[in-house]
Amino acid sequence: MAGVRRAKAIPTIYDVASRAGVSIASVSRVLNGQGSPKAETRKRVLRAVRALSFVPDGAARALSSNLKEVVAVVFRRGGEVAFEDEEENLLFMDVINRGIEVAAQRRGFDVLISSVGVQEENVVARIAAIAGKADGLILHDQMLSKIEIARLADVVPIVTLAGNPSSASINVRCDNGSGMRALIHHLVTDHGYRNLAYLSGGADSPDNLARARVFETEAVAGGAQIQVGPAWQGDYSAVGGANVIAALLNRGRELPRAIVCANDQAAMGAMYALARRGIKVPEEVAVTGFDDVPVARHLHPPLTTVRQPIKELGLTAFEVLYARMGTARGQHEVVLPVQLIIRESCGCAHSSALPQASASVAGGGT
Amino acid sequence: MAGVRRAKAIPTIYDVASRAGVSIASVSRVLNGQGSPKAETRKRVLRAVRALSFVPDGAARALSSNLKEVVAVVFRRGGEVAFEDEEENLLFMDVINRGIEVAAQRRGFDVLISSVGVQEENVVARIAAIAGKADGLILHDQMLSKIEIARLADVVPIVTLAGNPSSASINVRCDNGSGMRALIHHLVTDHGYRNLAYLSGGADSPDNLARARVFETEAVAGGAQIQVGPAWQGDYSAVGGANVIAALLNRGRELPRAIVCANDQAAMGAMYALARRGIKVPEEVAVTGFDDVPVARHLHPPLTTVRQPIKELGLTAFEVLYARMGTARGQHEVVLPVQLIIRESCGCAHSSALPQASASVAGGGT
DNA sequence: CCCGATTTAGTAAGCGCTTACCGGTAAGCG
DNA sequence: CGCTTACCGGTAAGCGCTTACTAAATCGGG
Repeated sequence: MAGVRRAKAIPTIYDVASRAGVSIASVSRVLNGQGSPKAETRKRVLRAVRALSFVPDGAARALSSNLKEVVAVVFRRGGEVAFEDEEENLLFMDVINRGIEVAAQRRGFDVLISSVGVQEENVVARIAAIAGKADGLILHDQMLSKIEIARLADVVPIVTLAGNPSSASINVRCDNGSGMRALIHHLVTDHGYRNLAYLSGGADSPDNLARARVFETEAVAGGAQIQVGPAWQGDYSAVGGANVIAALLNRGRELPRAIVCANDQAAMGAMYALARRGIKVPEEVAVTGFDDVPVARHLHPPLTTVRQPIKELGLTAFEVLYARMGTARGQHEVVLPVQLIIRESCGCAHSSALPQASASVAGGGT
Repeated sequence: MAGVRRAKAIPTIYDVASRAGVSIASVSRVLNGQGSPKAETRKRVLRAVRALSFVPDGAARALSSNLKEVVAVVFRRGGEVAFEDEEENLLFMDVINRGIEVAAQRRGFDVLISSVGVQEENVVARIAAIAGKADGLILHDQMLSKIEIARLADVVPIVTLAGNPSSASINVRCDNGSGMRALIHHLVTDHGYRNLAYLSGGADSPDNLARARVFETEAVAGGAQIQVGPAWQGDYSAVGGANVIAALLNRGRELPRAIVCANDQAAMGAMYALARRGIKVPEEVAVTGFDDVPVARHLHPPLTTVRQPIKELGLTAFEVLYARMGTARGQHEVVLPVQLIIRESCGCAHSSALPQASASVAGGGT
């Protein structure tokens, strides 16, 4: 914690008031459009404000009015970034953040961005500090346990993205189930692949769990063989995906006909690892993603994936949070529809999209 | 009690103090590591803090300690986004922001992000409001006049990115001159192109002006013909670049042998427009960029450009601002070195980089 | 054992703003 | 022309925290 101070005295509302020859209350009223100041008063105040370049202090306003007009967004930063596609492109999170920003803007809020290092020591304290600077908190990734979230939720309303719904917070996610169902159906029924694997994402991610579960059910129901288990455990990153494939290949394991990846980044990594060994996608092994991040269509081959309405996710997260800031509570989970995007990595020759959507809102309110 | 539910009272430092049986001063001291509280006191305070899930209010802290630990970053949003490469990739600004975020983190600051709509009505008021919420301000683009900056600078220290240095603020930019010089040298001397045009960027951009000036001087000095003027006026965007080329072509104008674009985005647009007309780059017309945004290398052909240390720009912006928050003043301009990146859009067959750097710090003290 | 030197802890004064409350003045009305 | 009704504007009480300043407690040394 560094100590930083400004030297030059910056004008306060008192300076404005005395220069305009009115009281601080009048200044405040003019500036905030409260009450009905006389034209004369108004004019004098505004003149003084301009003369002094007065800018009201946000902290004082916030303290006094109990509203900071700030939402904080916290996400996990860093880790190894070995793939330039991953480093250089707008990823899932970036797009979500952009959505949040847009929505916040509309409500006159600003967004306080804060990333937390992968293995930073005091995550909870860090996040608490950030929470103290905002009116609401949007959490990416699983950085806080359910209990920690509940504790923090006593202080600020919390929205989690692709997390677990809880009575203390609201979770915003997409419809993993129907997306995965459509994808497997395409792979098994349309392409006739009989042997699939699920390259898993972060082990603690609810999205990953949901996708894995549906993958299994649907593939088996379709009469396909599946490969799952520790050997297929990735972590949502390109490196993770590449490592899984490389390890499998090194151990001489035979690959399935299609690899269903937990997200697009993992798919990028998998395709990279496959390419390195000279294995052709999709001729020898089909690969699919999930998310439809912007680069997905530019991969070679273009990635078949399940599109999440990413920006919407951000917009929704903010709106839900905003609503929560006003009223006591509402639903605890918001689910956005997804769409299967068929490109070439699944074995199809040309791009096309099979519409496949579904929407629902779940959770109980009191 | 029916009707509107009041928000649950969140615990304050008083609650913690009374639960721990100490004074608020002690609580504050324990929490901030000031003074030397007895182990017993410390323990009781921490216990109470945990029991109540106490999180100190950022606004109150900020007001009291005169430090918000927040820097605001303001940039221009929106406009037409007709090119997906532009929409989907991390652009110049995004990378800078990431740099700012990283640097801020290191100093325990958070970043308040705020975009301003292209033709939003009350830009100055908006920015002032944001300034009130932060300890310092980083401004992208030219959104404020010199006078407006000077006024705001009385309230918070300001750093502009690629703006104009002024006595009230600090400007951080890259070394346009040497970058452009190296680029023109490559085009004229190495490739022997005798006819060049400069596809200009935003007319009010100091970077653009500097690049244009050096382009002219160097090209002429190298004995090449140049095309400049209103017909070549772009606006740093891909659409702008594409429009310039399209308009020229529509009027049947003959294109120069090489088009030097003000930045990579304009180059993207130019190459797109050229490709639409079946004009081959670089065989018929060479195209170069400036910035070296991440996608630059993935364009077809890979873009020859001048690399700015983009992330560094962000890091530097924050560090300079941070320094300014402490001390009264220092230099008014910081210039970072650039590097010519030769890929294929200039006519070279393979990628390679000619090291070409320079660094300097200009501006007056006191 | 008592007194001054050290710690440790409490009291209270703001930080700059919003707003409830109230007094004064002007306008409305009988 | 006196009194009620509006209407403005001023006074002052916080918002939750940090931090001088001061009081109490602890510890040594003579």
